Amino acid sequence: MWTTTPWTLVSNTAVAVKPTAMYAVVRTVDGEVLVVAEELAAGLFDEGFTVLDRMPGSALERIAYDRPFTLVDIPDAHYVILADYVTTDDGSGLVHQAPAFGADDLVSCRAYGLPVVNPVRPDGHFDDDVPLIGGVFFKKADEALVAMLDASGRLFRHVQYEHSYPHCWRCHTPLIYYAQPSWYIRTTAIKDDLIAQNEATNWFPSTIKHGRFGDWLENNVDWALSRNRYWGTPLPIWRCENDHLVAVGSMAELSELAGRDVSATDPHRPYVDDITLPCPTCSAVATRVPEVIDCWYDSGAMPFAAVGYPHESGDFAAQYPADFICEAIDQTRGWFYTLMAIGTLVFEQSSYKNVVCLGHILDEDGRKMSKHLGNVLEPIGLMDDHGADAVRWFMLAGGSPWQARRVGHGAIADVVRKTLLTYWNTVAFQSLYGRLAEWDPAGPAPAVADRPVIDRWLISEANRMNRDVDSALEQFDTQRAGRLIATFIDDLSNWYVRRSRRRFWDGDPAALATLHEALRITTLCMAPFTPFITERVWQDLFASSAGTDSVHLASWPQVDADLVDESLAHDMALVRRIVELGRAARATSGVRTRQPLGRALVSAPGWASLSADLQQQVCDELNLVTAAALDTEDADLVEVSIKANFRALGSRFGKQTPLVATAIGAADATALQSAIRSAGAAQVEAAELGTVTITADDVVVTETPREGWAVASEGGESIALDLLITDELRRAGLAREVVRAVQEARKNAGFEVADRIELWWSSTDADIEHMWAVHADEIAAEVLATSVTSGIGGEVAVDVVDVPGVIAITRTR
RNA sequence: GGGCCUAUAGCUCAGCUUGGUUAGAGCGCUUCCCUGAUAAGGAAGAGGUCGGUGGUUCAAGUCCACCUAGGCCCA
Repeated sequence: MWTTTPWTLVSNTAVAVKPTAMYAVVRTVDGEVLVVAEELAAGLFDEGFTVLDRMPGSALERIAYDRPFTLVDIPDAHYVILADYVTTDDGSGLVHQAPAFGADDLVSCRAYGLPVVNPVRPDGHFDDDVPLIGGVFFKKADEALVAMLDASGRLFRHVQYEHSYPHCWRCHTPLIYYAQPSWYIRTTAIKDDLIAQNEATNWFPSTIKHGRFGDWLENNVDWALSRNRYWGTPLPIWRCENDHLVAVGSMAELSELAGRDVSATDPHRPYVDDITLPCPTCSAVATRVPEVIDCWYDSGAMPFAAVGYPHESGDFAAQYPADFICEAIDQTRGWFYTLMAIGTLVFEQSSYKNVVCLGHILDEDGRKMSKHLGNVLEPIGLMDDHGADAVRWFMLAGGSPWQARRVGHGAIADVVRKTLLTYWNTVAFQSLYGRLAEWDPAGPAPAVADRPVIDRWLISEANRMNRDVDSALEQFDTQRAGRLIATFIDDLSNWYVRRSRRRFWDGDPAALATLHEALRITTLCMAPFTPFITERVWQDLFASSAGTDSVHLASWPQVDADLVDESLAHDMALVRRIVELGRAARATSGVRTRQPLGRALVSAPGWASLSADLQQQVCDELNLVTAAALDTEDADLVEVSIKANFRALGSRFGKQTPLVATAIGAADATALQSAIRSAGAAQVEAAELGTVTITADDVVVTETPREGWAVASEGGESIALDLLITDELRRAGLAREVVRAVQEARKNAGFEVADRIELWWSSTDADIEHMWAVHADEIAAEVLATSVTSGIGGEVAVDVVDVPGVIAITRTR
């Protein structure tokens, strides 16, 4: 037999073999006769051997043998036993059994009624009366024992073998598996109840329920409750010399049993151990057993122990069981289990309904954080650098809560800039223009239905976001909720505010009311994620009108389903896709957005039915005079391309899909398109499949103008910009140049956004004079000029590269 | 040794439940545009064997099996 722990050979009690494996009696080249598992013989006796006999392991049962050492007395032992866990992958197929030092050994030896003899003291040293190694630390005894084995001729081979061995995580002392009597809770008796409780529990992620945690319950073993320590909750069991036991339930009961008032005694060691009582059964003196209770029991008792139940009940009944518990995945066999086990034992109900099981955070290289490696990121330091809300938002929304995640400064700084700061700046914007307009959030506002389309869109989006965040949080999915909020903030800032700025400059109550409401919903939805920022925003913007001092005292926002307009959402999405294409076309054409263009042609399903307001959004954003539908123009100007829509075709044609797709690609696109448009369907010749009927759903059509346009298209939608710049358009472009330059000068001069100015201009260029004649009023309105004067004047010079002449402004006092 | 999870761009992560032909976002990088809230915003570009192998399927990042690597718990 072989072992990696020679010190346990002193306690050798039996040898285990695998009953179903074949064993061989062999003679080695040295003439020695040995028994080993047959399939391992070749590896052990590489110099050759002769098989004298062979038999299954089961035939070896109860055969006696001489043990390696006779240093301690082990009666009625030392024969071969059968154990299924023995393998013939490694070693000799003969497994040394020392039941005091291994759980498997203990189980198999107990099955044969073998004694459990332990010559090692609790301090890890051999008993003093053991010959040769008496008083030696267990791990230090190996050397002497191996030498003694060698001397006695019983050592077959001694080799270096690398294997893992448990050590104390703090002082690195080798640890010992050590059998000792313990107190147990018979949790196996409530195994079915535990499984039933688990069935009634929601796990996030769901795989844990029947995976890691379910497996653990299925393989439940009794809870080893006692610990041989000093600190801890003393096990409240008293025992007399006749082994009668009494379990004590309270200090009052203990006083009664002891015959004196001990209620003032500290119920911990050493004081509680001074209390003795006459045994209720035999009247002999009973003393407390020395063990304390596993501290994990205390953790599982938290739900009732924390409120002093049953001595004081408080509102315990109302708060049990808890709605949810949130801990990291390593607590599966820890707190999750103790809470469920004790709850089920005591109240026949687990102490929680939902579990959010977090993954661990890792360092930036994906390693787990540990003091040992020095890669620990201090949470307080992260909060000092980025803010507590940033750290919190990142944890909740920056990835799956239940997945291990890398954490670093960069990732957290990112969410601040991207989402939190954008939110904050939008709030600042609303605050600024609300103040300038002396707008009162409690005052009357136009009904939502009477507001411009973009306002109705924003209110609809806010309610959609609210609705979807609500449903994500119902599923404990903070990541999805966070993404929905972040997307909405982006839409809010970079579409609604961007497109609506002018209305805020004018103090439009509809715009102010709309943004106020959108921010109110956002702030409420974000409050659980970023409690500090939202609280500040709430107090600044909402507390006075909402009648609630704190966002955390406000009710969760209720979705107004009547304000959700899915078709408007769909239409606005189309508008934004067309705008994106238009920007791309602008960029490739080299004509800057400041230069107005006369017209664009748009080809996209649904464009023609968009409201004029929405089409105007595209014109405004892209600085166009008009945007018309392409298919109203001369068909000869249009290039048509058609691609197969595999998703639609696949469900119809299955295996033949590629044939149809090829046929569509080969067909005359213009003819196919006009046939589908006029008749709703068209025919293509698909090889051996013959004639196949195709409808609009089966294809993706892209139409683009042929010549003289800047074009961008994607996914069947396209926009073409007419690049012809008339003198009129050119002068409009120059006016925009002037506006931009004046704004920049205002900003550089430190003027406030609401400051009024006086403007002077002078130029000898006829074209520029013409431009001023046509656009002066428009420029004045844009730059808040109370007067536009032709001539030299003004304090702050404005430099405009493309506009010859002199421009200057002065702040109005 | 067992159970469960994870692997997608240089980095951090979506997408996988319900398979569809140009695989997305942000950060970083290059070029350009815009700017009257914004440490902002927009466009174009470079950057991907979707860990590997095999299978199912007309079609696989997505479904299945196995393997490799990492993580957690247990032995």
